Amino acid sequence: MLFSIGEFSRITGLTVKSLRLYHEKGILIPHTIDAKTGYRYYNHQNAEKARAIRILRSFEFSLSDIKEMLEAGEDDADLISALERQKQNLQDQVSNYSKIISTLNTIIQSEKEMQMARTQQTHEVEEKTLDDTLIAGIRFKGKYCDCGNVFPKLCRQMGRYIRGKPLNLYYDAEYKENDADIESCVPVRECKPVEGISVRNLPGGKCISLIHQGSYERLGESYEKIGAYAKEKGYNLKIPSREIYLKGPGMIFRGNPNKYLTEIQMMIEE
Amino acid sequence: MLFSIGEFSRITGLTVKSLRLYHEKGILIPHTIDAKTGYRYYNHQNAEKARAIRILRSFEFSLSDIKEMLEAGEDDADLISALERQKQNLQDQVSNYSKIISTLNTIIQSEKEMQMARTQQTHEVEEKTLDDTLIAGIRFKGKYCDCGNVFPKLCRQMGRYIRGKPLNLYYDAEYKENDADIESCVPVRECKPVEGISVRNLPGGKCISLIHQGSYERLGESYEKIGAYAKEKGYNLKIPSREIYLKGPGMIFRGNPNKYLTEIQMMIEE
DNA sequence: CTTGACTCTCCCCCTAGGGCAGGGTCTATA
DNA sequence: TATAGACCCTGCCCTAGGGGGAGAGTCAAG
Repeated sequence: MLFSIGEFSRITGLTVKSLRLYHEKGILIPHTIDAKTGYRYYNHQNAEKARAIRILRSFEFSLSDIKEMLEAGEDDADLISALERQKQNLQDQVSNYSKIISTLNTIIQSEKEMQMARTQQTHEVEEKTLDDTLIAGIRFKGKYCDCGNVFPKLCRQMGRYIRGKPLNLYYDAEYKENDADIESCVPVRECKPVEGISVRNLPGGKCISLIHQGSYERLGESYEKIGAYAKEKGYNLKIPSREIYLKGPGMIFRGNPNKYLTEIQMMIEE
Repeated sequence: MLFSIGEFSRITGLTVKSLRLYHEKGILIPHTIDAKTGYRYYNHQNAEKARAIRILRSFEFSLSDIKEMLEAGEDDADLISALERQKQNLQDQVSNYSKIISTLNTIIQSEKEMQMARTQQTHEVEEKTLDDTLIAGIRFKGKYCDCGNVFPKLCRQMGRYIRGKPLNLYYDAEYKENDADIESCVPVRECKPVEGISVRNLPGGKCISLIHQGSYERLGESYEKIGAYAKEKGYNLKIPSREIYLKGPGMIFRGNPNKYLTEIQMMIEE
């Protein structure tokens, strides 16, 4: 009882293309090959083997693995160890993908928050009452752009404890270009002390807040607005001032600086 | 500030080969290309893009996806939806692999049991006391080999409730070729009734047991041994007799019939 | 004898690069 | 200025598991 490749394909559920490939690779050799026409003819024994191949393929074994397994003579111990190796491979894949998925979740979350922030923007000076917040911070002296090195460090160290947008505290009364006294912080959920990072409460209270849209180079304009507002109201402002980076250069794309959103908060002396 | 491809490769962590590929695909085009020598020179802007590409690749985005994303102009909504799509893809992969892993576990388990059975073989007629067992069975009249159609059906229906090796019950007092009265069964954990399948208790008791090694065609020889033993001891044997398929044609490989193991159990009338 | 369904081999395509060959280029040192 | 060693170019072949198609030959029924 012999079947042409098309019939055999329908019987086994393997495509004609695959059957030819398996023949070429020596994995499944047709019972008879017409020497004149080259037609392949398969028998029941071939069907048995084809079934095994189909099952092994469904386990994502590679063709070379399958070839080895078929040639190894179906020894039980070999079969079991091959299955266990494959299981391990798949588990590695799964754990790899799971890691990516959880990273993706974090990023999606933060991108969504950024987008949200942009739709709820006010751009007007307003007065707010802030709650106390637990933060993890690294204080240093240097240039503003140095905090680009500090934030990644904070993120690595605090990892999944992070609970909000990064912020900077500026301890200088006036603007300093090169030797500014800056503390880069992230809000955290728990107190997990790490060498070089200070985890503490950032006290709340009444403040003046302004959401600045655009490049960081023009933050000065927004500070002027806050200063003018405070003067008008007769408020005294305390240091450190706070800058909360609602939307900055994205994790993946740098984004358009004109869309960056930064909330400036200056506490009012009461 | 321009970098040759080798320097840029060290900076970005992308291989030279990859950089050339990305150039060819139009994903990352060097800032300057020396018209005379064809040398590629990259700048900081390229580095920015390279970083994005590296991150996206680490999320297993395809190059064509990455190209699209880069060309789409970094719109937030698009980015988020792309990330979510990719997350979905990865989750699908994970669930696919997880299914395979659980199937592999089942098979590994059963192959191990088979192997175990073979190492503990006795091949001597012995007397045993069996416990009651919950079984799911399908009774039919036909040839012995018809049970090859029945077992897959049982396995599909009972799925993960299966708790041991398949067995057949033979209700005929003598051997019948064509019109045998057979019940194909599997032990199950729970009583999950299904149309056409009888789930019930198979009563235990004292029996004569013999493990038959070899092809099913020579089972008769083992039945004769049991018959001789029973006659010697003066036992009356009850129907149905039981055949437990400890090791038969494997799930994947057909195996060597000379290694098949079948336990024959015949209950003793007390 | 014809016709339609099948089959053959050969070739190119896909991913994301790896590896190598043969030849040209850059830069520092003698 | 010559040259050595490092660097870079293009082009070709390879991976796994096929998909798609071209052009030619074959089978079976009417």
